[in-house]
Amino acid sequence: MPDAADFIRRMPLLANLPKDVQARISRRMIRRSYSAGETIFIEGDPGRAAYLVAEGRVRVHRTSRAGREQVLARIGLGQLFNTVPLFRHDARNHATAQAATDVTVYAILREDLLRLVQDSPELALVILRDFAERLDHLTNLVEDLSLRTVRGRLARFLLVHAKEGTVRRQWTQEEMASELGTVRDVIGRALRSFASEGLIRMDRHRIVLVDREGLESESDS
Amino acid sequence: MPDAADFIRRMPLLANLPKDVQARISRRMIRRSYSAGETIFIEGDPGRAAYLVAEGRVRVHRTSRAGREQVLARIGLGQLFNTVPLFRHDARNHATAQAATDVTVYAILREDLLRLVQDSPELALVILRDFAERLDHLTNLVEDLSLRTVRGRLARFLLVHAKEGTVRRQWTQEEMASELGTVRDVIGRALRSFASEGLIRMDRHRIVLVDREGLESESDS
DNA sequence: GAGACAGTGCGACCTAAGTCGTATTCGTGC
DNA sequence: GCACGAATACGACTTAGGTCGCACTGTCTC
Repeated sequence: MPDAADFIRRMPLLANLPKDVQARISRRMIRRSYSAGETIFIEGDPGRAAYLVAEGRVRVHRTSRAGREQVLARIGLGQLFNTVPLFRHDARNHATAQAATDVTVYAILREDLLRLVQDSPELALVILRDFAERLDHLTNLVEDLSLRTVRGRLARFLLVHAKEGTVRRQWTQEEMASELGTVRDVIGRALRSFASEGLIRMDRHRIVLVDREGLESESDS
Repeated sequence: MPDAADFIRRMPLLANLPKDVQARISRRMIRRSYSAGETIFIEGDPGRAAYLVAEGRVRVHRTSRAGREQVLARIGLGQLFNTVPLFRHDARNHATAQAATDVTVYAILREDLLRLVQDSPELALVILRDFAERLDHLTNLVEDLSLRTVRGRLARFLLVHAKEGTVRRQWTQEEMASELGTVRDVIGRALRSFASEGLIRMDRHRIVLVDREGLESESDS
């Protein structure tokens, strides 16, 4: 079993913290594992802890009464999540977290982390930077949902997630839909129409960007 | 002309900071005024400063190419804005700020505020709390835009902004629309249909909530 | 009281996007 | 190879909501 202190030292986010802060954090961390699909916590429950991902990936999302999901964040190795409720009076989880793959996390209790933040401006700064990134991401998402069509959002999504002309990871249409605030069918239609217009090419479930410029002009609505 | 140090002492957000931090902040603040409608900064410009509102209100928004606006935050007395770019590598304003009324703000330069945050965990905590609130608001907005109809959003909006059965401030339909991610016409239609269904009543441009329960059940989609 | 202007009301129309049903393809395990 | 489930394709249909045109109303100014 890997050592918590050792883990912290290898995480870019926390590696630069003073040694004593690292030590205090690692003494407080509680290791937990979840298998793919399992729910880690539910929106509305008391927010007792924040988490640090040691292995695997986590999806943070909200669900409508009709069962439709909107993904708010995907959390990967070395990243924090559920830090928001720590700093609010109403300390409830404001979304649901689910293991996207088999996952190992370190939990840190609210009080412990708050005390650490008060004592360590360096740690505060780490969380501030994390919050700033998250705010940026959510702001972009709001702009997408409010001011862009599904075609526009999808075009942007493809451009952002493409590396060397192909979309890196294999996203299912369902996953893209829950990311972009729509449903599977609509994503499918849009992809097919992009393909028929020569903007992209399907290469056995990989998406190849053919006409980057076309996609860019498509991406504003 | 009111004194900056005196102003800080009266702001709930900053009143509890240690005296020396307050003094250092007030020494760094630059007072500026804008008249209603004026633009304070534009999305994409270098984010050189954060602001504290001393008087009036500010709208932070994004605009689509077609000219449609989505409001991200309304900032009032004693609140901070444009703090996000301070903590990002790409230090650009990630939205546009506009004076909603005649406004007086105190600007604090990026470097100054960053230095202060490093030295004062109390100030860091103030900003962390502010970020947490903002994240919560944006998360709710995303849920609204992605998972609720305009009727649902409007019902929720009315419930949230109602005090003693009437909506406090007089919002124009245009303002509500830019808040809820739609256009004036649609808000008008929805309000009229709420009224004809007996959920609300129009009392010369004030909105009176007649059937709270009805609105609540309307508010999930 | 005449304009002028901002805020609304309201009908006609159009389109993006959500819904449904069913067929097809793909990948994995046996 | 076959079977099975997951992921997709695709046509038919419905609807929320965005667009346009224009009329009405209240308020403020000169």
